Amino acid sequence: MLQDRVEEYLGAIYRLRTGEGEPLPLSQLAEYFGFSPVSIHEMIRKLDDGGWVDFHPYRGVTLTERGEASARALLRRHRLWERFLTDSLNIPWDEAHLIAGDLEHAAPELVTDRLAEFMGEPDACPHGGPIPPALQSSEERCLRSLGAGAEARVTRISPETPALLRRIAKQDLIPGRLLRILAQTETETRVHLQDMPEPALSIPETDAQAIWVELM
Amino acid sequence: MLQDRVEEYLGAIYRLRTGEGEPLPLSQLAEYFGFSPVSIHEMIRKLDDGGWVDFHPYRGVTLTERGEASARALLRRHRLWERFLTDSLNIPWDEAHLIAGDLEHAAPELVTDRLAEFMGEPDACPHGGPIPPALQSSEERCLRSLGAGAEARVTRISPETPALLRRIAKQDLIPGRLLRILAQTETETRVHLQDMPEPALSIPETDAQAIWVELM
DNA sequence: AGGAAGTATAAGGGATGCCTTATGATCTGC
DNA sequence: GCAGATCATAAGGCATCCCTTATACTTCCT
Ligand SMILES: [Mn+2]
Ligand SMILES: [Mn+2]
Ligand SMILES: [Mn+2]
Ligand SMILES: [Mn+2]
Repeated sequence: MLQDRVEEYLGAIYRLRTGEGEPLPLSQLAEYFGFSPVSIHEMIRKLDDGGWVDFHPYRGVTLTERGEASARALLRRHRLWERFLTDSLNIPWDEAHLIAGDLEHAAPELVTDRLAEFMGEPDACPHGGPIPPALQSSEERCLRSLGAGAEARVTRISPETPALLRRIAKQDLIPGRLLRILAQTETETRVHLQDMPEPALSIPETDAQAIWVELM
Repeated sequence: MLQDRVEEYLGAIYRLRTGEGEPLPLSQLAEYFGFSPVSIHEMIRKLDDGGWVDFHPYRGVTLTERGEASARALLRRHRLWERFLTDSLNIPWDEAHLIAGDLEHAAPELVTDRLAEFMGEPDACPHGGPIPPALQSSEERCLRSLGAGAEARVTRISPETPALLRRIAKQDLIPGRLLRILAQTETETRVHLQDMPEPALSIPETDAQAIWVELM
């Protein structure tokens, strides 16, 4: 879920659109990517099905709230990489833009957030584009704090203790996973992973304390 | 050419093999990746066709010189990223390993070489693995220095002047491109790009001076 | 030497993301 | 209001890289 190509399309829509929530004509995307209109259309339909965009026939696409958030996060990663490449590694800014276009997909938020910290929280890319703020964790809730029935998506694991990370990876509770809370007991949280055959997963209380999610 | 998956396989062969040029049994790769033996076999056949490995039926695979060089370069990028992630960004080493496993494919040699410089040319990754040296440019030749008929692959553009980079990108003379020298005149180098319909490309002498290649 | 285990290979399938060609639907300008 | 341009959509293809099933071949051990 949320492959590179999906991100790339969301990012392109974000950059190419004009103000005012006006739908972006697919022809613009075709020109930007150099793909055939049919391919663009096909992909946009997938994005619509996935809830990333709204497709308005004969008018264009708009980003949903979810798509908008992804695009903004992508742009943040892109611009932070650009800053780092130009400032710390002395890479020319046009090349930095191209390289950042790949790095933005390769590393998780954690890396670019640390990069931002490392560089003193810059607020613009080398080309002057503003760097969107890190996703405010106001909407982030601890897995442990949710009641039975709640549906949420894992956003991050914190603190990042290696042993904990390994335990969590083993249960495949990686960021992005959709889950539903089955029950909270004194010692554990029982969870169901979406699209998984297993009926439930038991997470010890101390681990659940370190899993952060976003309500759906 | 040289997609992520190809690199990943070459890297795995490099790491998993024991000493002495002993072929690595495909079963080891199947276990490492968790893929079916048939899938591994199919991929290995492609790598063999591409000249990256030699496949010895019922014995295993060995890396060709070309495959070995790619794997070594990949490992260098991997370990430099690991160093950077752990040392500069304080990311736990097990997570750094995973992230480096993606970053190693996303950024060109240029970035990791600069990273190495930035970190004072470390000689081991956080886990103690030695960092292979940068590809010695002894085999690198300037495009301008080649005679007509020579076949070569673009390795890098240096110096990295933005305007030059843009001009070169426009002619698609990016690193990795295979070309054949048609002629060298006082003012330009005429070149044919492999798999390109156009009969020839003319590169001004000053630009050709900045294009570095590896003879085929 | 024979048989079990391991390995190779053929055949067909699925997802993704690109392509072209072809047919309708809608919009827009005159 | 109609025509030509633009856009939507269906259908079929291709490359990549993964899958399973099934058959054939080799190796190795008893
Ligand atoms: Mn990108
Ligand atoms: Mn920028
Ligand atoms: Mn990798
Ligand atoms: Mn390491």
